[in-house]
Amino acid sequence: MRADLQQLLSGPADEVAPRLLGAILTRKIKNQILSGRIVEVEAYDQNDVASHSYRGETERTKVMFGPAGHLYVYFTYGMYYCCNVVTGPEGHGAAVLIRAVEPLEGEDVMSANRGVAGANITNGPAKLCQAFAIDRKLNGHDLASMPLKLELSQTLSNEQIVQTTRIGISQAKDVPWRFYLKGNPWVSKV
DNA sequence: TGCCTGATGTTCT
DNA sequence: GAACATCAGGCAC
Repeated sequence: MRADLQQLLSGPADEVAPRLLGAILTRKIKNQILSGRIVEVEAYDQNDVASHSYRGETERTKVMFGPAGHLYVYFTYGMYYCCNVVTGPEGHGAAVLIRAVEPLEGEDVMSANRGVAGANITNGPAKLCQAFAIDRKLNGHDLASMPLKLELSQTLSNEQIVQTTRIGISQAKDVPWRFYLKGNPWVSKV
């Protein structure tokens, strides 16, 4: 239900984040379909020092200030991409970082994209971008349409969701805006 | 099993 | 010129 998703995404990032858990991400590459279920996310907002949007809109972060439901892809540490779902009203810089997904379809293709045998393939923000072949070209993409689509699935109960502080950041470490599915093996780190 | 480090380049100060 | 929302491999215990 696209309208429901749009309505959900227009809310604040810290409210949207837990409700994106369980949503399905579908990627189309040539004739291949890849899909996965979101199991771990983090929220970032412009009033949050750890967010890229904290210092205002720049060439890099302008997507975060755009309409909700688009993809914000950033390049980090010289070699990795990470992807976010833009949330909140237009003009407000907020997004939800997708940190881990559980592969549903095309796991063999994801593994090939990652080029690492044996390791977990989608249990980290840069890993899932590699697995889904997401790069700068998809920055600003509308997630309501292919080649990358986001769809809500079932509603989860609060007991299935764990809320903690975010990881991998150097500022605002005490803000509890990381959410993941309890007991899911694809979560990056518990 | 767990800590430490190198790879690598974009962005902002 | 430094920081960085990361990852994988190496080495020590």
